[in-house]
Amino acid sequence: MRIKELAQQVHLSDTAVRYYESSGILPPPRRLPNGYRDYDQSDVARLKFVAGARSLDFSLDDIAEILALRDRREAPCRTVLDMLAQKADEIQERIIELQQLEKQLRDLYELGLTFPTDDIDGKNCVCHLVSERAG
Amino acid sequence: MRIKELAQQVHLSDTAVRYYESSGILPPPRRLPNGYRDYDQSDVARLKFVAGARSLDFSLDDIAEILALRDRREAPCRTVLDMLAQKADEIQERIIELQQLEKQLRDLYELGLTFPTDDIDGKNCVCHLVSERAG
DNA sequence: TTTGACCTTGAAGTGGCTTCAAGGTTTATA
DNA sequence: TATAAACCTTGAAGCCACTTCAAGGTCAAA
Repeated sequence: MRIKELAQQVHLSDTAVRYYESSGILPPPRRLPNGYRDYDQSDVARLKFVAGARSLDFSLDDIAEILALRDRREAPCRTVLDMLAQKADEIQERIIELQQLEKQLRDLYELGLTFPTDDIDGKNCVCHLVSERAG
Repeated sequence: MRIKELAQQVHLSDTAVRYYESSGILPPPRRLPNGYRDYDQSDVARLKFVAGARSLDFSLDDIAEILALRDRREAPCRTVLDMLAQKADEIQERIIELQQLEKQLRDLYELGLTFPTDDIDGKNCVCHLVSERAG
């Protein structure tokens, strides 16, 4: 199959597939006589793993590491399992950060509501509250 | 004052300050006879606002828009207030996305624990679960 | 005098792509 | 048969907010 059909099977763009090839995640495929890329089912399987891992927010470096294990005929399952747990922890921390940020924004908004809105950077302007955050 | 002192007052790197100048957020400052940048209190105030807004996750484009209002002697307070609310909403949505992602990762981890870890990409490997996400 | 801390500029790197430019190929339609 | 539409190719540049690197110049203290 050609690149667009491959890409559609995993809901990616064809440019993304070419990008994965250029960055070494996918091996260079066979070519048709006219020079077009020609993929088979093993390419679909590999790309499905890449797409699944990307949708779980794994970096291409992480994914390359896992695929390298597989290419060396070593089972990457334990590694993948560990990465899932670690990524979940990272995301949990990120959520906490964002929750704090959201609260700061809402608090600032509430406080800003009590201030005039026609003050060009006086002490009673929400802009001043923003500036104050920088110490 | 020179660039490092300015940067330290708002807890930024001096390279970030130069970057803000090159991207038009900060005006080119006076220079000392030796060519070093020379800043004053109005530069501190402007950069404090930039740093405060960045710490609230506003883009440099957003900040440039606000500063442009101020430079035209229009009060940006109402605009800033609206942006605070909109940014809080965006972050709220992002939190929800990340919470869903974290749950998917934890669920996948739990399911993967019940599978063997020495299977090179068979149907009972956590890698296969990852692949399946891509349809 | 030499070390070290500071300053300058321009270019390249980061991640994961997308978009653009400038073509070549194939298929469907008029 | 002409031509348009849909596909394919490559390489380079753009996105964001910086950081890092390279290759220097300046200045104060020891």
